[in-house]
Amino acid sequence: MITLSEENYLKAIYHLERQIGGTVSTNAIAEKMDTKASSVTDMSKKLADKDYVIYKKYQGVSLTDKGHKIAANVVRKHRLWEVFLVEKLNFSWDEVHDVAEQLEHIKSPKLINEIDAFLEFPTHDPHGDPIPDKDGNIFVLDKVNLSKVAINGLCTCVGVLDSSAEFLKYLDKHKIALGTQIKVVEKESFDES
Amino acid sequence: MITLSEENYLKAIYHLERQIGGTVSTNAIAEKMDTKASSVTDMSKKLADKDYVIYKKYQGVSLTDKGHKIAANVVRKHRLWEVFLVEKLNFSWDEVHDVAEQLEHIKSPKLINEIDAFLEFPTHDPHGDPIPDKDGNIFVLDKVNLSKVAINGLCTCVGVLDSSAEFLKYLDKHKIALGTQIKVVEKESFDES
DNA sequence: AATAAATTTTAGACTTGTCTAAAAATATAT
DNA sequence: ATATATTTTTAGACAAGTCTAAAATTTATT
Repeated sequence: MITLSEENYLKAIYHLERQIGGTVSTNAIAEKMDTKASSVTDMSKKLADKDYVIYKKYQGVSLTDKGHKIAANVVRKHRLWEVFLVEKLNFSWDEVHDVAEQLEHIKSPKLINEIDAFLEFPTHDPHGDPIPDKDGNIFVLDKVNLSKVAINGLCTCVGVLDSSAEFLKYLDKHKIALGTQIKVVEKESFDES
Repeated sequence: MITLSEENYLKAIYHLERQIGGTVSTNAIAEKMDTKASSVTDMSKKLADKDYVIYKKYQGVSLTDKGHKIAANVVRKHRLWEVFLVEKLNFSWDEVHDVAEQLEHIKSPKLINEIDAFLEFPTHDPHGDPIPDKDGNIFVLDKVNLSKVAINGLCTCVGVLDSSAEFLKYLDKHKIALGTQIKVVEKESFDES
């Protein structure tokens, strides 16, 4: 049986692997999880013992198929719960994260399958992130960062890179939601915003 | 912040207090929680330190107002989730317990309030047990054990004393659900069943 | 290529929650 | 009322997960 802590490490490694695109360093995990490198080393050994990751001393970790599947399933649950909270329970997109962090660890295949059906099999969460299917596969949309869109360019918001409550509230204030049409009229040259 | 384990102890003490109607012994808790008496003693001290129970050496524990409120809130969440699973997600009444055991520990006042509203403020769970309100108060129905009903007596099933999956499936097999009209035609003299 | 800087691991300690075995207190029975 | 049985507590140990501080390894710099 997998522990809560193990699931959280696998999830962090999963996200870092997609972000970095290779093996993940001890420090990167420590920073993401707000913990110490020594704790990460201990856990890396444990995850390797259970065959969830490949761990080479001083070289970091990468997920095995087994570990990838578990991590993707946690992410799947997280994102399905987020949809549920927004669609059915009047949560706003900046309120869902902390609760979904808890709900993603509930163990019940029937529960998450029923939630999936209840929501009519959504493909993306309220921040535009894709929901992995039961096998852990995700269908990725072609997306372009807003700062790469030309002046006077038209586009549609399909997701956010930063889903912190602060940034999401900022978007709300400027009436930007998923599906909103955006025209780039000006760019700040110092940071391309 | 309260731990998962502390919540489970408070819940067990809560149930035992209503069942026994007084202070609860160390052994009673140990048996209910399937643990050892020594573990219960350790936890009793911890709960007393946090002012959730009154603990007197060799005399058992009883909930303080603070502890009662927390326990009742866990029970409230458990029962609301059970209603949700049965009403909205096609769970049967013998499938809900293990999942609700997990969901009852999710910490989010908004979540449980929204679930309550989504379900239109139910007063009883799928086994007929009353759902405590936000202050931990419950409205108890007058109920009579079926074995106390006279031969040829008519009654309506409003709850079950045993909510194990085995017993609930047995009731299903005999087409007994909440609201079912029952007429007592015969009693087994050896156990009044 | 040697040294400095950064990263990673090890060693030992601490907390939470559990256990076993033995001691202490309470309850029961003769 | 004293001996016996039961319950409860204490003492010491263990596993999981974390931490600090020091040692080992890798990476970067000159």
